[in-house]
Amino acid sequence: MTMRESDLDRVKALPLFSRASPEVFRDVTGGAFLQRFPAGTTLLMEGDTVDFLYVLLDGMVELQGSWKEKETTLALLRPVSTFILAAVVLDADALMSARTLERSEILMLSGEALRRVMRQDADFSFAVAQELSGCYRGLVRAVKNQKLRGGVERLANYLVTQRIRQNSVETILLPHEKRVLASLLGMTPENLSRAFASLAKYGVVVRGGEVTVSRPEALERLARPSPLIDNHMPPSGGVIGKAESERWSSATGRSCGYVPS
Amino acid sequence: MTMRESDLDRVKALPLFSRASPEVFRDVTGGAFLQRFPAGTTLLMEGDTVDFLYVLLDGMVELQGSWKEKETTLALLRPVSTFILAAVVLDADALMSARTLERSEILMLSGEALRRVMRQDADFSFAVAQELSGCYRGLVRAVKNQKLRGGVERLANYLVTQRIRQNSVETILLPHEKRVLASLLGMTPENLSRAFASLAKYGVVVRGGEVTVSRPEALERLARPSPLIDNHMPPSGGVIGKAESERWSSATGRSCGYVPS
DNA sequence: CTCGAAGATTGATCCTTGTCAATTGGATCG
DNA sequence: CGATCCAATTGACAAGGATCAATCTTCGAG
Repeated sequence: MTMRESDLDRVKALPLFSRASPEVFRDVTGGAFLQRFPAGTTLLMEGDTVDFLYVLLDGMVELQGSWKEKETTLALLRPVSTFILAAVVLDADALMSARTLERSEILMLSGEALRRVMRQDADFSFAVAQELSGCYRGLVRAVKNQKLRGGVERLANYLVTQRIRQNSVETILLPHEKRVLASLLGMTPENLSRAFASLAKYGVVVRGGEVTVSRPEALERLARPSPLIDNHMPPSGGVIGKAESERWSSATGRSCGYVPS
Repeated sequence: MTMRESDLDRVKALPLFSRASPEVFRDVTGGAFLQRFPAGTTLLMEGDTVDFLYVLLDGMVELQGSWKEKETTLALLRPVSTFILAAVVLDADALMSARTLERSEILMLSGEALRRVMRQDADFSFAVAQELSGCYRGLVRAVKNQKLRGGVERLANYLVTQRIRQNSVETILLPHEKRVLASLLGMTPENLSRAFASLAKYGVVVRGGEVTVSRPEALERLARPSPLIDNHMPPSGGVIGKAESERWSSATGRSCGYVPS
């Protein structure tokens, strides 16, 4: 319930707030809750009215949609990320459910306060518009990924992206259960297994959550990644300054929307 | 090149501008082009830098994405709609191509001017954020539609939506070529034909661009439409006031994003 | 009016993906 | 240590969707 200083700093570092004035930041975060949830908690159901903007500070959250007993994963979020911003801006019902995949720490900001500040502060409103633009573009990528590529190609591109984000190490770690990954990639767990098996001839070896990519060039030749679909975010600890890296991330849909992480 | 008064009025009626002050409207539309394009003109290619916010005043525009010689339709726009707003806000490259399907009249607003006004006017910035939120939600619906439903179900839901938008008449008119519809629904033209054929037993009869739905209940029982996926926009000439109808449309992703129309 | 081009449909076939069932593997807990 | 639970894998089969080729329809140009 009480918030650490370091938590506030991390929130302030979000693209959404990094350029906000102290007053704006105070007005938006005033009266916020910090809450801890165990793994598997449903934070929000599809169709619920949304009163808060959520900020994931620690843990992991899955956004999912459902229809006729079927479910699909729309995004996997890790800290620090905001979610359901669009519903908050419109004061509308949620189109996705949100549930924790691990024990998570989540900050909840009043949606009403956020909208009030937006109407008063053009810079903040602009930052929100930028964030939403990034989310929108993330989803455009997702639709293209889903409609233009087959299952194996989606997996191959996921691995290529993941490898770059993990500093191009030879053995990457899958950040989530394979069943969740399958749902994110739009396939069944059974087909994900088979897709992994079919990547063996491109130098991909799986053991548990560890995936070794022995011939990255071969994998990339199959994956054919495109900057117009795949968002190859650079490793965060690079040469690039914090401010620019944030601008970049805000400009490419990080921290919300559909970004397989 | 010169703009009619009626055109400006129609632009002003957009959710984006309907609450803007006269000064804001003047600043954003000052130095705008009105241009006419023949059918089949490519306005913008994926990856191009975007200098203008486009406003479709007459005709029809297709937004598409491509990968490895394959193309897919992401949205079909009819007047009055804006497009590529997100890229303009971020001053980023386009993620989709845009081409005219019919002879079209298009207004081009300076992206630089738009961003400048956004930073000065909180209300306008807020309106942009609302528009973007609507677009974002339209895409969330699109991803759910694509990942959770099969081809026949997507077609059935398209027909249900279309019937409502055309005032629930018995015989609806397809607003575009079937090949384009197939691409929008994420299938091949051949499979669209077969999908239509398989809807015969639910009272769907196709002749050319006319589709007769003789048993809407049967079709809906198959389609199982959901407000969390399908945006059943009410017919525009209804009892609802213009202002509210615009608020509604802005709140649901009309006029940009992925909205099969 | 006829011809020709392009879209639409149909059939045959192949490839991809989903489903069901059974088994393996790994982790936790008593 | 073994029992158990659940994720992951594997195989067999069915369903869905893509592709190729042939035919039919429509519509506009000459």
